[in-house]
Amino acid sequence: MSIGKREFKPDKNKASLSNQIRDHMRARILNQEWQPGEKIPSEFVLANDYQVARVTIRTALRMLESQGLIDIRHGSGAYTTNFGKGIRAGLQELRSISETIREMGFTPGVVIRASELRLPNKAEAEELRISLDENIFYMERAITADGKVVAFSYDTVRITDLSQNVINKFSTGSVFKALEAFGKHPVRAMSEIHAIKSELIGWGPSKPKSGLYLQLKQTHFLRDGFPIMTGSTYFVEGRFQFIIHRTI
Amino acid sequence: MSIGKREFKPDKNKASLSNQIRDHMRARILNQEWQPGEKIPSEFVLANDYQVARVTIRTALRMLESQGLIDIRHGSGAYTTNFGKGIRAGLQELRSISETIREMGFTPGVVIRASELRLPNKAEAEELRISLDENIFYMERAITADGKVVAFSYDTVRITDLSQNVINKFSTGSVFKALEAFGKHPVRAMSEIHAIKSELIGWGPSKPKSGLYLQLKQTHFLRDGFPIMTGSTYFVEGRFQFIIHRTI
DNA sequence: GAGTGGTCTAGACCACCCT
DNA sequence: GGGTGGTCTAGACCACTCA
Repeated sequence: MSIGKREFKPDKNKASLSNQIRDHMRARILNQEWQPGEKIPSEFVLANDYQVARVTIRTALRMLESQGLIDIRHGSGAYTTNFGKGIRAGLQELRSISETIREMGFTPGVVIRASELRLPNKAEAEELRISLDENIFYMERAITADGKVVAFSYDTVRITDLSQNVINKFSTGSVFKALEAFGKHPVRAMSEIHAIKSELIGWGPSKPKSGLYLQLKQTHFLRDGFPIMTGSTYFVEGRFQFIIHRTI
Repeated sequence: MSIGKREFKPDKNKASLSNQIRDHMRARILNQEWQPGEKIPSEFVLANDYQVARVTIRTALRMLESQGLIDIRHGSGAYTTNFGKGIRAGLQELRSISETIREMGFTPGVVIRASELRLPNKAEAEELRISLDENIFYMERAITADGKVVAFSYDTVRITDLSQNVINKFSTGSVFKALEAFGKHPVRAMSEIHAIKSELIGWGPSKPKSGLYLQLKQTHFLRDGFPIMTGSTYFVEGRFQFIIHRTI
């Protein structure tokens, strides 16, 4: 089978098949195996190429559509979309911000302003479903793309059964990577979205003058349903293109 | 079969089965047929009650989960969520704002500030895929809940093959209703989401002092893939609770 | 271990597009 | 009319929860 120039080996014990196919096809799109606006193969062909049922291909395609990477037209086919040179992200998909930045061709970075063990406040304890005397790990970070700040994050992590040396990992980069490193990969999040203007959020040399942010107030959950992290990410208005595909 | 106290008659020629079931179950939840936090019947039971395949029930349940109305727990069941008295809306689902407001127990209203036929600007013509000398219908509206403004809308509608008397309908209320009245129901929209602070957006007696809005810049499409409406809705920060359920 | 959700399959039928 | 996407079905197997 010919699946572009890329290998595709489904990996049991990992993500679902449809998610693996989605990721594989996303890479094909972002690497311009298909030119912007070009028609991609039909669902039947893809199902045969990837050796899965058509429904599985459809699931993957609909996720790519949600992210605004393809445009599916009934009776005609699916076409890759044109999007500028900005960072385009779908909100439905829970992904590492760093990963998204990298895929869009920028170099992600993280600057840690603060990180500490402390007791949770009432709201944090409630979100994380822990008692008020249990320590949590608190972080203040800035996420950058090509050195330019795109977001500020304020997060608390539930550290029940986390050792100190594992906590040190958080100082090095992507939170998702750090969590993954000890088998605590969040699989879903509930987010509330808000517009915020405040001078108190940004910091550092490239603190945005506007003080205008898109706030994602969210709690992340593990596969077993327990919350692992809660907090807010403030995206600097204009530096990230958030797409939502809405359907009836 | 007993499906709560409500009838359920699938209607061919209308929405998909899973969407009809979603709407039916949403009504059951919002009317508190199940108390907040209560477990709802299993997928197997629901599939039997509604006389559909389990996959169809699942599709409906996942949409309700996206809207934050239920919480699905693997191996355990689906539970209705607790949410305050605010207006909770999922962003993935394309729905009439008025409809959402009504369902949450408030009385929706619309105030029209301006409506006119005019030529499109370049951006509008491009979004609607029409030429620059084709008239469009432009509207400025405020959407209210219990008399309080929750959003300001600036929209242009493609009026190719729309008669004048049909255009008059727009002055009366929900745009979705007006479009539907002559068989032009949008089935999907691509939205970009932004945080905006501006004194130029709000108007009228209850113009918000903060000037802070969550902007949904969107283009609506018909089933045949053609754009029918484009514009921006500015939600007054804090009056609408936008929920996004994010998954890997 | 019984019950429940998570995923995938193979096949079917329909609606729509295009030539 | 042939190709393509949109939806639904019936059944299967697995992973997880809870008593």
